Amino acid sequence: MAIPRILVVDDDPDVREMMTQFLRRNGAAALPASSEAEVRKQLGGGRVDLILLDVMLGDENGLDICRRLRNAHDVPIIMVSALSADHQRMTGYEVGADDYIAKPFNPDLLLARIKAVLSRARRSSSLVHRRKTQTFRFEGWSYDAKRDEVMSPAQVQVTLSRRETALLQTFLANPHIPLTREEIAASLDATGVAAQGGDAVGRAVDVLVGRLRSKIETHPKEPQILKTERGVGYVFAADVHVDDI
Amino acid sequence: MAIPRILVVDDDPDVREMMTQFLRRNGAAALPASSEAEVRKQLGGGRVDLILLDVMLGDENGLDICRRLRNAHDVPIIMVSALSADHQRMTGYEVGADDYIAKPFNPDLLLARIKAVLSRARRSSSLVHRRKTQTFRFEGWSYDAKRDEVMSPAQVQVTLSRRETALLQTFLANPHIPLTREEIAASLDATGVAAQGGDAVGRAVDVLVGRLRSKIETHPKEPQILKTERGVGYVFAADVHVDDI
DNA sequence: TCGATTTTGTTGCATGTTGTTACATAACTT
DNA sequence: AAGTTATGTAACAACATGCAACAAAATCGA
Repeated sequence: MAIPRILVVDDDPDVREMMTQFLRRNGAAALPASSEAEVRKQLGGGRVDLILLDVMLGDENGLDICRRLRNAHDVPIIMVSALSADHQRMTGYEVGADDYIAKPFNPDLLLARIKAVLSRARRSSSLVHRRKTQTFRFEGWSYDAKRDEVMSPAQVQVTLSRRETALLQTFLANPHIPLTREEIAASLDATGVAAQGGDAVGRAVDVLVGRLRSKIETHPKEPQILKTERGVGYVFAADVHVDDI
Repeated sequence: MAIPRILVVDDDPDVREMMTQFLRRNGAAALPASSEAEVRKQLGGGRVDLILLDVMLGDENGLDICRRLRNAHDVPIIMVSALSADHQRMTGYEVGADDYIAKPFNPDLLLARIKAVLSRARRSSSLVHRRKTQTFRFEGWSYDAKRDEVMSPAQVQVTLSRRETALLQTFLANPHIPLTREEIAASLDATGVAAQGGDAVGRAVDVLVGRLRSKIETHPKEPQILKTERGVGYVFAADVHVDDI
């Protein structure tokens, strides 16, 4: 992608100006907007790659706007808010935002998030970025994302089922971060929609993790890579190195 | 992340003490510091997950410190100040702080901000996460924080349960400091939420300490490492050396 | 298309973990 | 010394997880 076009939506002119300037200094084409009407005008008039949407928009409600925009467009949206409470986060997510960031934020962090969301949007659907060849290495193992092949430390090829591969990809994308069963299930279902309500997920993830362990752990009974986080979920506990050719 | 290590930087000893206590009660390993020099010493000496930095540091200027720290480290920083004017906020933000909170603050709000910043920092590191191999040694024992393995003085591996591991980590982060049952319980609960009012904690901690003793004390009946502080709680009475590779 | 094969989810049971309770013992107070 | 309080710990119950065996679903090959 050449230059990303980013719509900055905030009703405070100072904030709008500052963020616009900042984004322009960092190589984006930033377009200011202060209301839903302006946003729709921009969306109708040309390409928009990303929307930075403030939650508090004077009399308008950013969350509602986000929801409405999502009904008609699938442009990526990052919600910006001064409130960092967790339920707020959740509300932002349920509303269809791709990410959520609290004000005031670290500029580099914002850039990182923007890049992440943009590159995610460009990917077809898989979690794994498909360039020419991308190889993930961990604990002597390697996973070639292009060929979809897993090689053991002894350079023996191991065949994973589709679901097992998806699980491995999920963990490779989130090393050292404990993932709940719900998060894992959501990540595996291409829809990305988490199963709603309580413990509806069942034990499928547990069994799947067990199966992956039996294939990539030297001693499946004492896992070194795919560790259990009791009461939480599972963690990929190995460092991941990415060869991006 | 097991227990967040938070550096409390304030030149007022009372404030420092109060905040340190508060954070410890809520499950963090809080380390007090009163000057930039001390901060740098701590940053050089071990893992620090977050810095709570007061803007007014006597003759030193918190904003400058923040800026300088950010040039060399990417540790998350939350600025604390008695001035809540907006331009101050912005200054803090431009300086590279991840968040900004005005004194006097609501304790729960501070906790919420800390959690938000920590989880953001964890998520954003994703693919390039680099965890140093950190090994703690005490009385011939060693605990490898990365592999989560405990080795006895005779180099025999000892398996601790999840809760026992968390307890050991709590003590390793606070050697020679007597911890109350409430502090320990709070530290163990991943939520970081302190137990409600009074003595609601029950005897769970006692039993847990007993179990850990049975595994890492040569003579569990006469503990040399995990000593009881009658009427108070428990102390980790051994010196801890950290190999930070 | 049909049956064979592979993959995936479900269930039940074994095992391990954790908090509670009850009681014994130790430590303090008077 | 006797009473009081705090702590140690065994036994138990509740719960989470691992996993084998089975069932359902998807995929494949003719």
